[in-house]
Amino acid sequence: MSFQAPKGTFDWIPPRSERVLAVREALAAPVRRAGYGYVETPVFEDTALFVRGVGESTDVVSKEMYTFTDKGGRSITLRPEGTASVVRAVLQHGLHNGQLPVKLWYSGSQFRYERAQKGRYRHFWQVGAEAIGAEDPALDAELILLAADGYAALGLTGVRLLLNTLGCKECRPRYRAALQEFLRGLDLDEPTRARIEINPLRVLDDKRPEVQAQLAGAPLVVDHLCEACKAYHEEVRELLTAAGAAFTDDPRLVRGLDYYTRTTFEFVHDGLGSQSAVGGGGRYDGLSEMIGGPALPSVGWALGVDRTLLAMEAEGLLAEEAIGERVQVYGVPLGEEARRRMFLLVTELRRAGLTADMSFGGKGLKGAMKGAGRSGARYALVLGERDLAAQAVQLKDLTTAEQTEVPLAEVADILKGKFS
RNA sequence: GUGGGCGUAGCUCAGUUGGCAGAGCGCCAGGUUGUGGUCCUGGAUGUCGGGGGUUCAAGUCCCCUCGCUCACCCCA
Repeated sequence: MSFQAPKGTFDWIPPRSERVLAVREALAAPVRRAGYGYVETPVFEDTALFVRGVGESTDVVSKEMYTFTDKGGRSITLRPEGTASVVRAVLQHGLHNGQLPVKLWYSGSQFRYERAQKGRYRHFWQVGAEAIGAEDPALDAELILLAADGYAALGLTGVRLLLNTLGCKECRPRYRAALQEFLRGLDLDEPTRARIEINPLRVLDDKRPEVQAQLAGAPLVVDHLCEACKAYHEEVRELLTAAGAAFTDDPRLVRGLDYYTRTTFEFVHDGLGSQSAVGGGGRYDGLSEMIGGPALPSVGWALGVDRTLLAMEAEGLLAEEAIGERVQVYGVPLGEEARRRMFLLVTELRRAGLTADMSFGGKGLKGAMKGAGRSGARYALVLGERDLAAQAVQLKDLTTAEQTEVPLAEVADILKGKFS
């Protein structure tokens, strides 16, 4: 083979690819029911949008972006996440000038230049939802519940919800300073020491045991929250509890993107190898201003489509994917004349609303019948010279092997009757 | 960017102290010239990831290289 998919990317092929469609639909259904409108933005944007929106200090921006210069000399970046684009679209089209919040959802590809491993690829898919322009704990709770409903609809039972708050521009700086002071006293490697100065919160997220051991006594955000943030977070927690959503408070939960404030959450699953997050999000009250817009306190999430599929696989929810009905009816023509007639018949069936396929490539009867079996079709239509002469076709039930002759003119109606 | 593991048929993988390139599944054909799934018989398909070296002889040993994969890092 001379070509293969670029490093860190992969193809969805049947029958698994069908599950991808189903997962996207299931994850999007709850937000659609909640009145979120669909938005589609370009797969690439002005590089500066991500640098300013996502944050220069993040790994995503500093080393994981697919950036290139286009023929017009513009710096372009394949989107590493969806939120910045959606907020940009809202600002560009003035959607925030109407009633707030603006509720939008999206589904599409994201790109990050990372070293691939299980559950982490350079090209991946997310379904996302954003509620833009309102500061209301009920909105945070709504989104969290909608995501949880999506996972539940897929039959997932092992998804856990982790919840935290990062404070706001009032209380975060004080916490940040306290954390930095603590971290500077630890024995850490050079990249981590640098991170203390740039984005100290993310040091809490380090998974290395030797680092975690030293973090035992680290100051936590919850102990430094201002009154407003404390009340806000408490309200989110109460709403979730009232709605029956189970969650775990995780004071160490930190997001990798700079724009997060207050509520942050992550949906985690144990079946993804060393990755754990199947979805995550939070409040981003300052993002709009960072990219030149007015103050638009907002909240949103992104759920990983391929990671969700891995989680389903880990729970054995993909087991029965081997067998599947591709079509309902399969045509088996014998000879050139019958092939032409069958082509018309199959077309007629499809226009009548049935799903139908036929044998191509001039196979013999045996090969064509094999094709019928593999298609998962309930019925095979066998058409040969004798049938053409009689203006009839053999209708075979592939589950019982029963075969009856029916007039060509009536096949469509008869089959429609059988499937209604 | 840093480590570990693995590269042999479409897929999953055997391949002994270096000695003719293999199996199962799948695919194709026949058994059955108008009937699939089961069964029987037969068939096709390989730069043994690539390059170099050692050797009478390399899938096997040595060096280099590329790819995949898992993990660190980071994140959905």
